[in-house]
Amino acid sequence: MEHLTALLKSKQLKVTPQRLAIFDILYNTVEHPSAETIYKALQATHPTMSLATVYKTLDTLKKSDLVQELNVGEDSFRYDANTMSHPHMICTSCNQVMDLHTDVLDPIIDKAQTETDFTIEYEKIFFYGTCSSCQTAH
Amino acid sequence: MEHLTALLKSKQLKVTPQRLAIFDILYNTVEHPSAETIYKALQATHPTMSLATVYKTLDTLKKSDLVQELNVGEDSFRYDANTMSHPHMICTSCNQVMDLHTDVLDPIIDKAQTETDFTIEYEKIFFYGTCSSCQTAH
DNA sequence: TTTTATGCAAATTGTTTGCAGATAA
DNA sequence: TTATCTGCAAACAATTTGCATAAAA
Repeated sequence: MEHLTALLKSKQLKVTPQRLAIFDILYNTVEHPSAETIYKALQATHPTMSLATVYKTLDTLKKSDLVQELNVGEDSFRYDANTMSHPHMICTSCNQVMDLHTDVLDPIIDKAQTETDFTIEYEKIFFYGTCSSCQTAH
Repeated sequence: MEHLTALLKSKQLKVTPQRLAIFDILYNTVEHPSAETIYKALQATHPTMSLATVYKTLDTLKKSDLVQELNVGEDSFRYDANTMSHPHMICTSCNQVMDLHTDVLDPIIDKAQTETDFTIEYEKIFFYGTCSSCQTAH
């Protein structure tokens, strides 16, 4: 938690219990939760926190590049405390979203730049399919 | 237009002037327009068409796999009559969305499947950056 | 004729905003 | 202090829906 406090301060953000709680959830999960999910998860420990605060906090963290927003095709956004551009895999059966750690992107980025004369700044890559446990569950 | 009529019929869809007009726009553009853009473009020739009809038609075309819906991160969807899964490049300066025709995706899809034990069905790939004309305009 | 589509207006829903009171620095 | 944040309620905007009429097959 010290670490998160330092991160917030390094961005000149006031350290409030709400911000810490939200940032902490995102920092310690692989679930890529939505605003609603975060809100519900905090009901137990922060019963007075409003959904608007969750949204405002996520927006603040996003603008300070402490969090990235994912649009995986659902009707709400998901959030990821890993702000490095990286591909995500979405299971269309159980809806889990997982990170993909890989380094094979470079050739396609190079090719995309060359073919189109774009200067690529970042990318959003989503693979949709069935995860291993959903496959096993026939 | 004969071609589009045949395509609609092949999906057991009634061929209405509205459907033809919307499908025709998508079939003959590289712009990836939104529902609103399509609606406005058709005001001249189809002044009585409602925005709801545009949405319903796009939904119908989408369900029949005649059109794909793109979420490039704007607050509305864009549509593409090319239903093959292919990467898109988005210029963050002029907001144009262009297709990328490439075949270098296979290795990364393979790697993603192997590393995560997913069975990948399709992917959504967006590259964000500056297009050549926006770069030239310094 | 029968089924499906259109167009209007109202409803929906995730997200944003305004503002007064509260809190961090 | 004083600048910023929180929480409530109201506002927003893209999209969806219900339903009566109209048009396709």
